[in-house]
Amino acid sequence: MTAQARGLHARVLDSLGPAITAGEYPPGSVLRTDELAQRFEVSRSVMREVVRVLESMHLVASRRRVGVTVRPTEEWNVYDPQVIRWRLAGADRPRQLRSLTVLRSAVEPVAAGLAARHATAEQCAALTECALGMVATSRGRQLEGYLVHDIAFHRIVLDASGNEMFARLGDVVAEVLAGRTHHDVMFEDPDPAAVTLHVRVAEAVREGDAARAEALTREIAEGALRELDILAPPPAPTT
Amino acid sequence: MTAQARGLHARVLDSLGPAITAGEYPPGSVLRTDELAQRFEVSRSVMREVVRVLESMHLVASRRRVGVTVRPTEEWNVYDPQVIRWRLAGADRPRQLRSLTVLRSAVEPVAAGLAARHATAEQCAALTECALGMVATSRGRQLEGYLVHDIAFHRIVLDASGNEMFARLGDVVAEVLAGRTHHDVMFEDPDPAAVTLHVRVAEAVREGDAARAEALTREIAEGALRELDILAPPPAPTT
DNA sequence: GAGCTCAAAAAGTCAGACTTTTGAGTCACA
DNA sequence: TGTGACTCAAAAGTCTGACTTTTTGAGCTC
Repeated sequence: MTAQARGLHARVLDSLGPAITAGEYPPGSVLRTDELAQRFEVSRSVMREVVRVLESMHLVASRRRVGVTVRPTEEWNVYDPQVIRWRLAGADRPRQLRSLTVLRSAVEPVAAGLAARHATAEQCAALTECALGMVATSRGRQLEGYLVHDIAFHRIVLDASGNEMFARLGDVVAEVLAGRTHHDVMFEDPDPAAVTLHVRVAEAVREGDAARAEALTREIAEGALRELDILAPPPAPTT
Repeated sequence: MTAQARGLHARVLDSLGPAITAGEYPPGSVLRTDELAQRFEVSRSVMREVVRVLESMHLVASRRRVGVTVRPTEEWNVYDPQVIRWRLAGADRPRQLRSLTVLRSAVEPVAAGLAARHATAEQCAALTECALGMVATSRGRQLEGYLVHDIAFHRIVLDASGNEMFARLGDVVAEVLAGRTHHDVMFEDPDPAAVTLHVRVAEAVREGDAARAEALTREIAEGALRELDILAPPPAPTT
């Protein structure tokens, strides 16, 4: 489904990027532009542009006489949507999902609180509609329909918060939710408690009750974390 | 101070990037690669690489026969450290600082809670040291020294949380804190209450008291937001 | 063994030719 | 008058080859 003929640049990038984030070229590895150009059968111009983009993502560093070095993971621009997608498609997907879910658990409650203060009438209406849509699709294995409403719901909350940084996390949340539905265990209908919580968040936002919207969203987030703990156990305790 | 001779690519990027984020070329504007190459007196190869990087930041979109179009603000990769820096250097710096501070207020408390659970002995020690450093420099106009410890403190908390996404916000927090000290009103010594809170957070983390670490950090964040409300009033209320 | 020189390696830059896509104008036909 | 097909040119995309610059490491001297 991912477009096949978007130009050489994009194709090479979509091949090399995931390879790097997947650890196929571990940090410290040295690549050479010319060699890569040969391997991918493109001209040096194209390969140079690819390397420049990877460099801007802090995945690699390019130095004269040395080559293109893969940077340590801690330096990657892990907020780059492209990097997020590459990593979610790769092997350490579970760890990635956990990081992102924890991030959600921090951000979304605060965003919901702000949304309660700032949401427009249209946003409140859309939110309620999403919540109802979730209720309607919460039984009978209508997972795809549920997912659509779930994503829309969280996106609206983030948008309505009025904070640009929150709003831009909409795509990330969408990826996480979609990932949960599609890849991880999801043979049963969504947790009824979660559905109810969404309805109540929509209510709280509509009524402008920031504290309640925040608290309820925190419950949703905690539920998501618990769910994750069951599916993919957290990293081994240090003790 | 920002390196002067890093190659043409970086120089052009650092000239064109800020121009775009500053709104000098408003969204919808159309640029042409060749024209830009002429204007900046570089070859098309260099300009193409620059455009590719801007494209990867979602600042522009490049289409055949049309040219390079500046994208609407909502689509920019506002988490890209480079974009953050460009915008903080520009005119809408105040709005930017507010967005980032709100983000901090959501993320840091949760990070502190996790840090209380996961911090190593070394991290606890370093945290305490930073807190003491803050106390020591909190009086007598030692703003620069205070800033160093403040940045280090928050960075350690984010790192110690064990969450990669949180850890990568260290640079953002550093920018925000530095910005506050350097550009905004800061003729007086730091708020003693804030200093005390930092010391207590270090304590809570050391003792593994997640709830307290989170609550105290929330107080710090609220203080920062209040401070911002005084310096730069929030956007006009919709009512 | 410390310091110096130098050559090679790899990225960086440039210039020019060619290809591909696509928006817009044009013209014939209904 | 409107509509559809056709043409053309503009701009990005791609390739190639030559040249420049920086950097490192090997070899040499003292």
